[in-house]
Amino acid sequence: MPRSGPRLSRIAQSLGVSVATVSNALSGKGRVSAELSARIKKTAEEMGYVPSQAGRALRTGRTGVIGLVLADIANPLFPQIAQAIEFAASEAGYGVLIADSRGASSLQMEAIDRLLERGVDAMIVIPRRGTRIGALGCPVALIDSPSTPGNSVSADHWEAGLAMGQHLRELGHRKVLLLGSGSESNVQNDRLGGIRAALGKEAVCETLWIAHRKPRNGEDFSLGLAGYYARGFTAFATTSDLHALRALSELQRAGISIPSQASVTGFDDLALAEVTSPRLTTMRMDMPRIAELAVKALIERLDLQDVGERMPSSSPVEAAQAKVAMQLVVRDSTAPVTRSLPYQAIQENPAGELRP
Amino acid sequence: MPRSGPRLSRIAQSLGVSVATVSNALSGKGRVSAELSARIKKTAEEMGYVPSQAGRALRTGRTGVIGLVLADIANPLFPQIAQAIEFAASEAGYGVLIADSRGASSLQMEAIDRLLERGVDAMIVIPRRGTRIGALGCPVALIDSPSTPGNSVSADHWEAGLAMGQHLRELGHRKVLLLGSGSESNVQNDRLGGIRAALGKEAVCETLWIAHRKPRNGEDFSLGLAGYYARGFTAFATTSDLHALRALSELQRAGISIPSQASVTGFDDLALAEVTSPRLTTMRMDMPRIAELAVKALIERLDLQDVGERMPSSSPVEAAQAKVAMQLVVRDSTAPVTRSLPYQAIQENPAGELRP
DNA sequence: CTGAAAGCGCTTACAG
DNA sequence: CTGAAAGCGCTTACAG
Repeated sequence: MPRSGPRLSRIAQSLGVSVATVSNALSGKGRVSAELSARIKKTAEEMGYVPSQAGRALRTGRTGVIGLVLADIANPLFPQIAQAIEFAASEAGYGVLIADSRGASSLQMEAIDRLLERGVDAMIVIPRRGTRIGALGCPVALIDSPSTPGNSVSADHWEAGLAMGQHLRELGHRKVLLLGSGSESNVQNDRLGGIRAALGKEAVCETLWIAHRKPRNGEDFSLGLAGYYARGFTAFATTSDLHALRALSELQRAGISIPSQASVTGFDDLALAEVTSPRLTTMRMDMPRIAELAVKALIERLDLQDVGERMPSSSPVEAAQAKVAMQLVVRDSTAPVTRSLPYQAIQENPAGELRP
Repeated sequence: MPRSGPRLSRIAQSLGVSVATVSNALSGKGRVSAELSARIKKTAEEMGYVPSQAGRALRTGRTGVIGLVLADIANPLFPQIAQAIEFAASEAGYGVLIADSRGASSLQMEAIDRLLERGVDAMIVIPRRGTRIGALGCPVALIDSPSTPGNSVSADHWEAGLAMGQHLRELGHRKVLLLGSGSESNVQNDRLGGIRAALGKEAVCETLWIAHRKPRNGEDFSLGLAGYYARGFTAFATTSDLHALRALSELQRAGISIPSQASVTGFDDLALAEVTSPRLTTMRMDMPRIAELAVKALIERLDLQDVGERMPSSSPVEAAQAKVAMQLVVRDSTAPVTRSLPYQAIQENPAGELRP
């Protein structure tokens, strides 16, 4: 038998009272005289009483655990997310069980099932791109882009893109290359769409999708950014600090000085953004706030279930939607445009990138 | 009442057998005729039966959950670790509950307690630097440096340092600057110690500890690496890819070409290592293997407890110790020394950096 | 091969 | 204000 401290019965016995009374005293729901209650609490404390979650769960039907499912834990943003959620959940008295769906959508469903089998009360899912999460039989909060149907909480990526675009615009950039890893991602589309919108019609934007495939050693993995620079692009705006690093590094190596000759921007404020020379101008999500909102929404839903009769269904769509602002972090990788460019009246109208 | 599928009793009832029989059939422990067993399994499947972990936990005293406590989830290596552990654990039928101790040692103990209260069967802790984990009342596997007392599983950081040092040595580097974030970390000391040992007596090594404090905007956060280069250092070996990035970036910006003029190496093979130009030569841990060993050790211990009488105590020290080799990933940031340096017979003997 | 019964630790009506 | 009792869903000896 593993470590199991004293149970309710032991402490009841040692005080000559009933377990019901001990339970009532400890849960502080009144019904027990102040004097006895104090005595019980003291003894429980002394005996190092720790309630059995199993017993409680069996009785109440609640495990006090929230599941966190991630499309891919290896996501560099994951630490921030997990930390924020773990914090918010434990503040609220909940534990966090993780499940990683390592890419594939089928695995995502498996991950969800695993969590469900463990009896999580609710879950937070950060879905794989383009995946749709239906009703799951427990409250679900989706953290994704506001453009994702069923999204519950998220940073406002479009708004953030707008701010980033405006920053670039104010610096005089009129020809910017947009870099992202794929157009299936709502998050990325929103970010880029916002940037493009803020830059306005007088600006020329091109989008370069960077494949995720890792190049072999020796193989050329250049993005040809120097060529874009030569064509007059003065800013390279990306959907992630990782891409920004790639751009920054490639440009620098090609002898283009950042930020005096070209500006580079990222997203997410990863640790690396503070460590490059120059440090990256980026956009930070308020993850703690997002996590707090997601957890709060879930718990409210749970409490509702307690009181009311059966909810019609716990599809994520019904969850309260909330958007959290992102914060522009201006560091050293952006600067005013120095070279004077001929104004190029190029009409650009990228397909399907309008805000939903 | 939240989502609760059919219980054992429902399926027993619908088949006109006892719950005991259903339980026996489903757990596959024999005792039930093949024919009935098959019928039961089929019905359970059809009815979408999912066993209640709470009931099982209450009865067996096991939750089937392993706790994962991290010194700081925001650690860039965390994704790899968490992913590997989640995978190993779920393969073994266990769930993973996370707890973050956000730095402070006191919070580390709190995080552990939180997990204990949730009734985890065992835990894996990646301790904060210089922290010591005592007996906890449940099996514990420590993942740290082998130099840490009580360590259970880890990469062999010294060995890895040796390999990295040898790589540099073979390239002709005899004057290398070592960069790490602090000497309290056994992991870092091991890595650097190994590098130094491989470089041997003829090499000159200096160590530069990089404070973790973040510089304000505008503030100079240069490490003065160009100065070291000027003094004849040809290689910059760091304890982490993040530091390597910082070195690479600073050197490049100072106009020093990598790898033709100086080599830079990292550790951990973070995502960023593949994205810089040149890409970083680094050292990869076999996290899946480490996770697998840690989980396996824990489960063996748990099974032992099942059979044998009370274990004397579950201090981590008793856990099987295992070292996992790291793998050198040679990419483009290292190259043979080109400038010819006068041989400098400088005696170096840094204090307290010997292998324990 | 199958089933009746006990019990894991808790909480919650319900009496007293 | 306090306690006896039921029951959450499971598994495991123990009978039959």
